[in-house]
Amino acid sequence: MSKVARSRAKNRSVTIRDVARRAGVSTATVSRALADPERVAEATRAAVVAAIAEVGFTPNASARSLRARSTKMALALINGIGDSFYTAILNAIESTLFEAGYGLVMGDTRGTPGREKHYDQLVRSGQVDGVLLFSGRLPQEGFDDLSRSIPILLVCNDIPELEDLPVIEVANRDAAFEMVQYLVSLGHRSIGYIMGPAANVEAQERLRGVREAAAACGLAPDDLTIWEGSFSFEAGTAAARRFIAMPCRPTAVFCASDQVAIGFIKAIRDAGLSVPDDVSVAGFDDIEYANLFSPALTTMRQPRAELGRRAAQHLVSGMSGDRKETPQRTRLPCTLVIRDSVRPYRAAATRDRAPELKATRAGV
Amino acid sequence: MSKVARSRAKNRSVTIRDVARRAGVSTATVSRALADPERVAEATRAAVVAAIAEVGFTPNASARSLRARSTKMALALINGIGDSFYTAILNAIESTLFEAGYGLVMGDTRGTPGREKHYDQLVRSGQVDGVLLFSGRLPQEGFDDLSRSIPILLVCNDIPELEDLPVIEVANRDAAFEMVQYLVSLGHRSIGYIMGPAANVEAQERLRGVREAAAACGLAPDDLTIWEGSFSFEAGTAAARRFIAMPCRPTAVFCASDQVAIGFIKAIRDAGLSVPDDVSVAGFDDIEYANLFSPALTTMRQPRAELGRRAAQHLVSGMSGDRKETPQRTRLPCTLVIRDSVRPYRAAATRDRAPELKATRAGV
DNA sequence: AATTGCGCTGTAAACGATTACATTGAACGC
DNA sequence: GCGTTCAATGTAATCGTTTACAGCGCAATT
Repeated sequence: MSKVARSRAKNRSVTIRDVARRAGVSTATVSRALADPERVAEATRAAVVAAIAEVGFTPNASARSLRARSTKMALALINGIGDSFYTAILNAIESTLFEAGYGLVMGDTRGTPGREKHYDQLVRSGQVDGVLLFSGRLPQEGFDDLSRSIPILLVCNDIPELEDLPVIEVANRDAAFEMVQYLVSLGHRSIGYIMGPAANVEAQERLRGVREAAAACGLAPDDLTIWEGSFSFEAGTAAARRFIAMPCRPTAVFCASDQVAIGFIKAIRDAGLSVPDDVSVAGFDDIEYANLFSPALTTMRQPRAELGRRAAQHLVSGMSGDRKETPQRTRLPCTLVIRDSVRPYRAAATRDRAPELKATRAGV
Repeated sequence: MSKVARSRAKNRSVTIRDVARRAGVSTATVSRALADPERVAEATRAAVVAAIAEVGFTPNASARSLRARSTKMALALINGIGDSFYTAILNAIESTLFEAGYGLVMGDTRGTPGREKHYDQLVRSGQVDGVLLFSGRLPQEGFDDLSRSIPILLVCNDIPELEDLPVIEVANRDAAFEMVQYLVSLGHRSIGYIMGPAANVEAQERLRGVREAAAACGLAPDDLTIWEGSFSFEAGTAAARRFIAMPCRPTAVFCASDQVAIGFIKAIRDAGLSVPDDVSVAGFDDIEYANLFSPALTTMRQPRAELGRRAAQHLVSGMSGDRKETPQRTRLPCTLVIRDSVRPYRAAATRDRAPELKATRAGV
């Protein structure tokens, strides 16, 4: 206890100067012994490492950053950290950044200008070497200058105003196209689509995919029912209410996210309908629980780990000075994951006579 | 384009000196005008802010940190960022830290010594002002000195070797006690418990609660079946296999986490049994999907947002120099969330003929 | 009129590392 | 024996801020 108090009083940290004194060399030599050991005699190098161990020295990061003009940190800016969709991406990002010697700072704008301004200052103050913009944004003002002085990358976050920024995302149009194609291939010809927020570019791209697939498969415009919403559970329940009220309901509903799909299915079920017996439901994302849900969700898997890995790699190459303009836009393909929430249209028709019919698909 | 190239070449940043020159004052005055405007004449203050706006100045964080010996950053160290259990906690932490003017650095040890060492260096280098140790650990060596020089807080992570560190966690014993008491109150007298990793102190505490509740409710030691495992989905499926093989099965199973419960239920169901008809299952945590799962999970809710908020508050008060020793151990209460996966024993008894089997068991 | 006090500001020394430049001494070639 | 070279090291400037200390007017006090 007295030991604690004593240590607390002494606040001076052990610096490179202490090491130098201890090893009987100059600070420059100590620094060199650490930075590139080749440039220093073996004997002195040994003396330096011994001295470091003896005095317990760790180079001060602020001093180093100040001199080197680099903090070896990257910022991931999100609007809503709480959304577990991002965890797998962030996981891969941390991993890749770590490998490259970078740390990860997390920020959440929560869509408020105050917070956006704050994080803007954070990066302008040089506290990070690069930025990954997820759903988070930065203030418009002076953004161009900022993005010229530090690498900024959009991840799953296609902001139209920021045309000239590199983007890493998923092939949204193609993914939606494929899903609709799949549904049609199972015999569904009346399809509902719960799109995300209308303002969201990714949602727009998916909608485009849905429309193009419908056209390509020979569906009439009336065969497609579009509900606007968001990516949330509630958007699913809201759409379900409208779905139930329809006189002629679609036989399959494609949702903009797994959350939406789960909300939709829950509400459908509460109304006494069954999935997939009465209606097939497909999701998007393949979140952690898509497979655990009942019925296990048929969905479009976003390669989240790969997304994170690629984003981090791209950012790292930017931060380490590789200013060669790598491809401005990377679109990773999604993969269709077939589980139990979607069923061929004909099977649905025979539902009443075959109650014991069990899904032939098993989850993982 | 040429503009881009030009900007890139010019690397010198705008400093406080530029502002000083522009405003016709000294750097000290500029600094004061920002730090506490009271100490500077109104006219000069105005001139300074004007100059700042004109030259576009943001104070350099590294220089400031170097001088102030504080980075205004905190590290959250986790073993497995990918686990979505933490997202709600981290969400609250980011929020609280932000309010107090601190940023959040995320680290993942992944249980490897190399990474632990790395993050140890990170905090020793002064890159952060405080540390929240979740499941992540730091190397034993020199830890005492470290924890004396910088606030470190354990969150939901009771490490026995680190007795004198402040801890914020959940009242694990009480929560487990309450759950078992609840199950018994519904008539269950043969209860299974899938505990977490045996080495985990939190799991041990919960086990203690289970045992004490069983004793308090007058259950015999044989009425309790304990399976060791982890907090994962797989631990649930593994336990389910053993459960199914039992001649006289418990009528209720309490799981160390919702993940475990979901795994258990899935496996139980695949074997043709039903929850809660054949067996009641309770979880722990109340993760995001506990309510979406079918059947909706009866579980013990960990107050994750509150946990994060309190942890961050405690850490902030430590980082801002409040060295008054606040309570070393904070235990927040959990709340029982009753949903559909647990059912009274008697209700199960009316189901069909199977209960007779259990009735004899209960008669023991 | 001299002294004191005070509000405002400038000068310069930190903070702790990196690194350009200078210096030393030994080896080597002639 | 003397310049040349080169490896190894030291000296000191630098990164951009904060802040202790000091100075300078000007008003108020004696």
